[in-house]
Amino acid sequence: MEPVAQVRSFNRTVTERVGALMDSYLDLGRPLGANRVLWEVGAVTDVRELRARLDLDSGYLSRLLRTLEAEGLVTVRAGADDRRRRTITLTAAGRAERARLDERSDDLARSLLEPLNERGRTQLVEAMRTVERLLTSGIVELAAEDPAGDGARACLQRYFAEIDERFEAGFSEDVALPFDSGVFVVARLRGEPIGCGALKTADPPEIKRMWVAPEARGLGVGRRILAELERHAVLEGATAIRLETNRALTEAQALYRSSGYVEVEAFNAEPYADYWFTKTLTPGTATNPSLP
Amino acid sequence: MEPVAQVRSFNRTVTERVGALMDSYLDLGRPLGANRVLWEVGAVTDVRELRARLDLDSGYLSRLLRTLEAEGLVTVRAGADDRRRRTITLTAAGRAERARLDERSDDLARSLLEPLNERGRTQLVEAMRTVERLLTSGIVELAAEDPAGDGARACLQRYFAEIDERFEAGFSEDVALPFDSGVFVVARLRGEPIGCGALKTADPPEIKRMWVAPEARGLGVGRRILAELERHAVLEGATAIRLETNRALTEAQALYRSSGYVEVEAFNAEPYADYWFTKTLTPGTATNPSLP
DNA sequence: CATGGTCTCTGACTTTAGTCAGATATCGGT
DNA sequence: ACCGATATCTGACTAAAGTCAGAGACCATG
Repeated sequence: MEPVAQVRSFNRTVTERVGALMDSYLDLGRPLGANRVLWEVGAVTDVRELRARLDLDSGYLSRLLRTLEAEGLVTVRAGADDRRRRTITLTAAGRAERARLDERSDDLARSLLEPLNERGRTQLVEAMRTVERLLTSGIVELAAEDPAGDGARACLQRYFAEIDERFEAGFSEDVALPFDSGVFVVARLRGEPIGCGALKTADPPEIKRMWVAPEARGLGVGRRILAELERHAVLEGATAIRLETNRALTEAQALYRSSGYVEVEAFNAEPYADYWFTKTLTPGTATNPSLP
Repeated sequence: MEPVAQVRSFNRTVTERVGALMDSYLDLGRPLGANRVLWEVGAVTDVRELRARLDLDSGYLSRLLRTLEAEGLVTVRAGADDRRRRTITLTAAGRAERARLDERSDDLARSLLEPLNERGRTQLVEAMRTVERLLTSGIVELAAEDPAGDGARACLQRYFAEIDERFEAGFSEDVALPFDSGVFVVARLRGEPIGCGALKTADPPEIKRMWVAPEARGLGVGRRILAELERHAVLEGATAIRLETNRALTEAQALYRSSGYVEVEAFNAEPYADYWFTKTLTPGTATNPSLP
């Protein structure tokens, strides 16, 4: 079957099959909107955040909360520090209801696996993983952002925390060579920053601060960030690009090697570096940084 | 990730991602119900059938049709032979609107493929095919039915037509050895018969009339029918099972060989047979006939 | 040609989902 | 204490989706 036709057929089959089951399993005599709210409460406790997450009208959400409150599933109180913001908590009954929802969701999943034999199940789960990964990676957006902005700061904080954990000797920003000026790229998934990378202005320019959030690994985000930074380097007229990395970051090394980087002698005194890489850039190759 | 959790995650991601896109792409200022009807009209022209297919209340569907009629997209007339049943036909404007819907559906599919590179696209389409196949095969239902019933007759008619086409010498039911008594299994997908197989009472019992509709091939239906017939044979106390097949049916031969059948000398005078197979049944192996 | 059953339609209704315009309470800063 | 901004709520509204009970036309059959 031709690709577009296959995708259409998939959309149709899956939304019908899964959609119909969702309706039957997740119907607990409550409107769907209320279920969605019940679902998110617990992870989110703030009305404002909930509204943003579910993209609901404030009046509508307010009414849904009133319904849940009337059923004794949640309590809504004014927030501790800002009394305009309201905090939602699940009551015991609410937690029980959420557990029921959870159970039904598991039942739904099992009902899809149940008619298959072992081999079919493995195949299905594997294929679902692939579809999910590729559909998700399709909505990751890269953009050059202010290195001091919210997105960049959020990424760097998590990045430094992670390498402090993973490097044998820990990590301190004060000791490392800085990223002072250049391009800072942030990858976002549904608005949330989930990865970053920097191109430090130098001759040749250097890749720095490459990081992808653990929950977003395997989506090809790292490769896209790298390609995007290389694209910037080419646009700036660079003919080569360099980077250094720590021995603990094996997955990063694999990425660099498979992206055409070759190991060279140390070209700087970065105390946290164990390996140094370089890659020759060909001016024509400022390609569209799309994924696998 | 654990299988059930992976399936849940898939359900969530896909219904959100595809569902949201469907809403935005397929919104042509018409309620969704009307779109669904517009979509099916063409394939189905009968109000009654449409109602069954979309599972709608007759009053509700009637009103939807009135809306589409008012927009000049369809005309509803009394049926030719039974004037209670009404026939729907698309007007020129209706066909144009359907084409637009079709175009949007293609756009949606393309928007999923577009952010990916060649390798990602191939992977996604392949994984979608697998998911679709396995989800669909999960709802194929096998049941022993009356060999003279609707389902059996529908299958046999298509089966005989197909082999008449494929056999070098054509096929005539009068010439072939009959299936006179035994078990007749029909496979159905959403109620539609899509395959069959028979276990002819004999010593040892014989497999006959194995067929899967072209549109349902690749779902493992043939293998399930075969397993189901073997299960019946074992239940009846048989220790072996036999079958014959024509040289034109290469996919059937592959199925039999991979299911443990071995070729033997001709054991009957079936004029359409080129190969004869047998399989030894072990009494304990009346297994659950689940898939890949 | 009467009769029971089938098919579609209409009218009256409900629930769900959502929008929009204020009203009200609270915050941070001056 | 006052001002503008922010967060939530209430009331009034609309559209979509769906349900249910007949009404009316039509069919097959005795």
